[in-house]
Amino acid sequence: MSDKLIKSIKGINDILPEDVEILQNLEKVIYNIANQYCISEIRLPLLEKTELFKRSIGIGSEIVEKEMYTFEDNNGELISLRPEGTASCVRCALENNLIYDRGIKKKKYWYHGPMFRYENPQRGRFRQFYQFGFEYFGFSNIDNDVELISLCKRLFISKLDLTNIKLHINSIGNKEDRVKYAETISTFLKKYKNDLNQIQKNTLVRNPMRLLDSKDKKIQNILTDLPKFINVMSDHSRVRFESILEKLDELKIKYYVDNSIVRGLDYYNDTVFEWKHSSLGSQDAVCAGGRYDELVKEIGGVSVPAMGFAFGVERLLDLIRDNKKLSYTRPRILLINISKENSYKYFLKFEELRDKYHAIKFYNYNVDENSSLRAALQFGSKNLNCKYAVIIGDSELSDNLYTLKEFHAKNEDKKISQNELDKILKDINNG
RNA sequence: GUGGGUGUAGCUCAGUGGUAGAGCCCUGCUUUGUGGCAGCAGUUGUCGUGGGUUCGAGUCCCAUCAUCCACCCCA
Repeated sequence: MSDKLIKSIKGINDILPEDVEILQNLEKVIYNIANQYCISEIRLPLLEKTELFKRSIGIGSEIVEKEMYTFEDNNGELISLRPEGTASCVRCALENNLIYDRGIKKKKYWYHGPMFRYENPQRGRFRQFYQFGFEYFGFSNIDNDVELISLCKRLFISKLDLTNIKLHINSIGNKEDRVKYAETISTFLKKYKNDLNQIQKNTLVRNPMRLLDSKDKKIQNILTDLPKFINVMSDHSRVRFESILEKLDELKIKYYVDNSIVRGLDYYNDTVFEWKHSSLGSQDAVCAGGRYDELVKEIGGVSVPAMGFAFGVERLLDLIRDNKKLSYTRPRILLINISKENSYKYFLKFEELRDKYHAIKFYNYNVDENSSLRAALQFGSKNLNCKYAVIIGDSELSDNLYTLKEFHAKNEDKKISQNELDKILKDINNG
């Protein structure tokens, strides 16, 4: 490979046809589910004012501090490629009066598209990555927390057959609860100060809650004796959480109460959850979300309760690649033209087949001076793995017949009529 | 930002200081209107890049880049 070839940017990858087909099938599944729940798609810009993310994600967060692609527009304004979708969605909903107009409106939206974060790539983590997100506005009742989780279950388990995916759920209370619990953590860890490394000490000062999701076994061991958040938080948040768990039990949705789910973005409160899958390596969260009742006020000044989740497409793709229901479907019929005369006639016949059989993938192959029938058949058999080849040459055109070859079968080729061909194609088209 | 692994043919990789290799793939032929199986023939390389040690470096050393995995962070 020439060193003059310009390669793609680190962590920003191409998506090739076989994966694209799986993604298209995944998208169909999601469109259907969104329709079933009457959730409207919303299409959001990739660029926003940097200020939007500073205000929503939180100035102290790693994402805003180090990971945004930020630059000056030609007028000197700071703008950023979006690192996530929720902030844009809230901004759009407010700006277009979708969720508040002299009162709170109840709305459900979903969106999808690329997000950008300047991180070091590793498995399941890229600088440009794709998310599908769902956001509910105006709903404060726990039934809506449950509905979102139930929607996830339908998608991941019922539709995508991810039987090993696990729901981890937790509550992080309200803002005051978190301040109180942060103090509890700081006090508790005083006697273990020498067991923390420098990064952990910094985290302890900046955002003690984040130590709860540390992967460090030592910290995890120390924290087993830490008082549980549920015992510190306000009655309102505690009862709320317990009620959600009861509902999940009633709905037979399996969950793991997981105190390490604390979320990295500042805007969450009460319900937080992640769907994890053990086969994904270190980045095992396929989907994450929660309630963010304060965010809309933070961005637009009006208070609208809200919650949502997003899932990472690349991580989900890793899990569904082997799912036959979604996988790449190869062309079924290779159409070979070997006629030397009347070339438009073969073309019309092939187009007629497409008119009649919408569900079949037909691949046209013209045998000309640069190729041979041998090459055509080899291509159909090896590259495309077709079921049949339909061959039209001058003799077929004059007799008004088709030559049908069945790949991967021992029977000889047959010259067949239009009716006989229709019979075969109808079966394929319907099945 | 930090740490570790890996960079040799289109792909997967072997090659522990002495001529650059294998399997798969690809192309052609055996069959100019018949693929798969088989046989034959063929194409493909700045050994990631730059420097150093050596009579001699794909191999040892240094640097650098890329990539993968992990930390951090997060979908």
